[in-house]
Amino acid sequence: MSDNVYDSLKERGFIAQTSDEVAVRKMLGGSRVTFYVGYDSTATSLHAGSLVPIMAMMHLQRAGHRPIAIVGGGTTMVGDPSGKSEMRQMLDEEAIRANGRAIHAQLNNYLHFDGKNSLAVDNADWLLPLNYVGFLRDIGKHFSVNRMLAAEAYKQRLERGLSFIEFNYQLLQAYDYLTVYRKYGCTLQMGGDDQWGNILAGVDLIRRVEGAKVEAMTFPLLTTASNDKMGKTASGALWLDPELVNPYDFYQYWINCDDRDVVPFLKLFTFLPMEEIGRLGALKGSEIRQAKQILAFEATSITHGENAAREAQAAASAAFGKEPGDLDQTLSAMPSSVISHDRLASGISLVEIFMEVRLTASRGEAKRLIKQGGMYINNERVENIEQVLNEDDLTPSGILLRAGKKNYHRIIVE
RNA sequence: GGGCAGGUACCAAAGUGGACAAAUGGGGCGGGCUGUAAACCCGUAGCGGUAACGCUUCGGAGGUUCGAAUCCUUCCCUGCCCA
Repeated sequence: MSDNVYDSLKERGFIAQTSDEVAVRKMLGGSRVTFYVGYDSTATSLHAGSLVPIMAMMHLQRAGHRPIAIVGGGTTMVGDPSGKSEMRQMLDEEAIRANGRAIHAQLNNYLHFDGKNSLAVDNADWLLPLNYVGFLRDIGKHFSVNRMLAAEAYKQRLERGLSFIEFNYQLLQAYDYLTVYRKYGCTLQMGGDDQWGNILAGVDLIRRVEGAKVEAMTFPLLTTASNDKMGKTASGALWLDPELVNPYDFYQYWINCDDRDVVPFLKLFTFLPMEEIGRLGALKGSEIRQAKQILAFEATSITHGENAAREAQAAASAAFGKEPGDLDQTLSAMPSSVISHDRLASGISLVEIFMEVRLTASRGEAKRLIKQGGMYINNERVENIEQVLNEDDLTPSGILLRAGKKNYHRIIVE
């Protein structure tokens, strides 16, 4: 067993491509390396897709290297066409800035920026003030359009259309690398594999401008065993912000993963030692559920903290386990709504309440749910479309609504 | 700027005056089987209504017509070819 983080990252499946494997490995096995990963400010929260780079940064940080997270306040103004089928909607500057702040705060939970051993910077600081003609002369001249057009990342876009603004994205990202190289001595950029071209552009730029050799590393773009993009939930992306995806649902995402994804996920999204992962990976049949529970607990714990993870686990086992324990205690993590006692006493139509708590999107959907036998109150199937929720349904732990096999919502009556 | 082809529901893609709330596939959702898995089977499909039925959809705005996703005008957007 080697104690080089590079080996560990490789073993865990973090590495798709490197600019120079021998050099990168040597570098990471030596003294402190300053490295960076860029994050787009396209939304108010990061999602599961960003978890791979975050975990990789944490591994490197634990190994004594210095992370820089670049929040893309500048690059997001332009929009990266790499691997995308069409141009993303342009965001205004204010939204980008707000997103950047939110993402910065979120990353801080994992990386604990102190401005010294762990840095967060916004590329708006150096990108927005750029002078167009000066930039073209100093930086633009180093880029070959012929080469850019040949790049895999643009292939799809050359068929479907690529605007000039997006075509510039690569130059900006390359310039980011140059900037953090100059300012902080950053010598390694990492990112998703779709970033390979952009990252290499930076490596080249630094070589041409500074005559220095810096490195690049990419992470595989994850798809699940069933070939979906990783991190998709019923209601959209698996956001890391607990306001957007509460810890219970976050936990459920991991529990519900495909059997075949358990080991890769354990390697990428937990810090469990490889021996432990090997043991969990050897489980068969229904025992795999244990591995999923551990995966879900560990992953939830890293993002939302151990307490939230424990609560989510308790709520899940109360809802799905054989012997429900003290419901009141264990259900506390489950998504819930409060209604008044008076309102309950006068009766609430099921269609209405299911819609209200967003277990269904419309009244029609709620009716269909009943007709198809997918609506449950306190785990009893609803048979009659006219059934009404009233005091008879109230249990000591409230009222448990359920849509389909596993979408729960708890009503608390006050 | 010129020529051509297009813009249909979550996505892809039919439809080109009434039978269109709109085929088909994927995805979604529900049920069954199971292990809160996969695969498979069955069902479902805008919104409101138990239903009959009503209301709002086919890039935007106008118009023709008893009647338009389908025809006309205009605007916006995209691709290809030419400049």
